[in-house]
Amino acid sequence: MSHAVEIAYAKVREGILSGRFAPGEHLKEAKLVDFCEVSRTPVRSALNRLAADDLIELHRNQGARVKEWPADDVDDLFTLRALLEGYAAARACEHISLIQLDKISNAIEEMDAVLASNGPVTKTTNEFLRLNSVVHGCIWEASGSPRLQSMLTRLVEQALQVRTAATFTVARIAKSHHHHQELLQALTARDPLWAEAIMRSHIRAAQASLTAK
Amino acid sequence: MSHAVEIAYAKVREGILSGRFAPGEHLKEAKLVDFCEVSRTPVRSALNRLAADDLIELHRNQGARVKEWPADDVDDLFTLRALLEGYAAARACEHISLIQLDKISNAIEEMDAVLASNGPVTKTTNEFLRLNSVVHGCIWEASGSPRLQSMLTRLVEQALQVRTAATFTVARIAKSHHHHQELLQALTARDPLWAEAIMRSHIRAAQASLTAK
DNA sequence: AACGGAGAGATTGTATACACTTTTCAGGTA
DNA sequence: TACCTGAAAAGTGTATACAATCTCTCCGTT
Repeated sequence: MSHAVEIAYAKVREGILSGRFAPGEHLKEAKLVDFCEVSRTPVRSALNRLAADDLIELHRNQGARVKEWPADDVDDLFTLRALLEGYAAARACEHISLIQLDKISNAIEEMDAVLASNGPVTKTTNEFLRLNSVVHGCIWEASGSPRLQSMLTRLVEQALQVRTAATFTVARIAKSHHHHQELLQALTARDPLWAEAIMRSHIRAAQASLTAK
Repeated sequence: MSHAVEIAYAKVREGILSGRFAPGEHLKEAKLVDFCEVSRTPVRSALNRLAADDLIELHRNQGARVKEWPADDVDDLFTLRALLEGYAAARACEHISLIQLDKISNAIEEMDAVLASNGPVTKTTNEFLRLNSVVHGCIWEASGSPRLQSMLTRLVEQALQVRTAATFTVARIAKSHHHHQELLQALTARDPLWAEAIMRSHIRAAQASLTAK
């Protein structure tokens, strides 16, 4: 992706994921040109990409709208994610290297530290999320399927958009942390059934914390 | 997608799937402008879409290349397809309507007719492929997950690119036909395990016919 | 007052000119 | 000959002008 397109893509994407652009909002090209400080050509190119990512909807001659996810669609999203992440975890058991296991182990230790530090909630949350995506990214990579990896990237990105405050209670994060630890055990034991099962639980629990509450 | 973009997308896509543009070939924009008879703007837009479909690769300042699929990547493709199509078939058991069952049933009857007619091989093959995608499309739709549907559309499109002559022997088509009939039985019985199993077999058999021989 | 159509303004779609980057190839040097 | 070097050509990236389309408002008709 070329330079100006990359700027436009990153800025608009960030705007959507952060909620600055609300679901359903009409993204007018002129407005985005001001916002991104590049011309319409790269803006339009970025919009095409965002549409491929399912973050916006394009309608002929009517421009772009930030995609809205009805509740049952979010369920669908997490169901597919559980299927595919579970599968990725199972496959990772076959292929994962010691280096990758170590990377996951380190990330989990860092999580320990972050959770123990008792810092401000937002900072803890952000750090945890960063480490969380390190762990998941490692597993996707270890699955040995670039295609699966790109599908999951896309799915998770959509999930980011529907995060709510309920997602990040302390109890919720602690539970997620325990899942990670068990995941590492399963991977180290190279037990695909175990890894798949715990990963599915991990995703379903995340889903529950969105819809319930 | 707007008019000129749609023309460019359709023409280039057709060119890739038909083999007119060989894997690895450099698709120069100027050439595509002549080929599609629209200006560079919609051509570039179409290329972005094709990249999202994984039919081409874009590299900054180096344009587009038709994607090449190494053999192990094709394996990966079919493995994921088996997983997802199997899952779609299982879910379809819950949701499929009598109308959709009828549509599948009719398609299968038409296949019967086509196979019995003993016409020219290419015509038989093409008709069979059309009906085949009717059957699969029906099941995807009945899965009740638009996201699953779009993932499968993308995967199958990639598979189209790597078809070989070996795929279309008479014996191969007959076997595939039997799978469809059994699939209809499983769906009618609303037996998700059965539907998933036969669908996975169906996909793996297709994979085998590509790699073996 | 309700409806419908004309037209101005706003917005998106397409073509093209220009800027920037990569590739190619001729000519010089060791 | 093999290997630089750099300028020309080829190709891609971006900005912008213009065309097509949609939207909204105003005004006339019923």
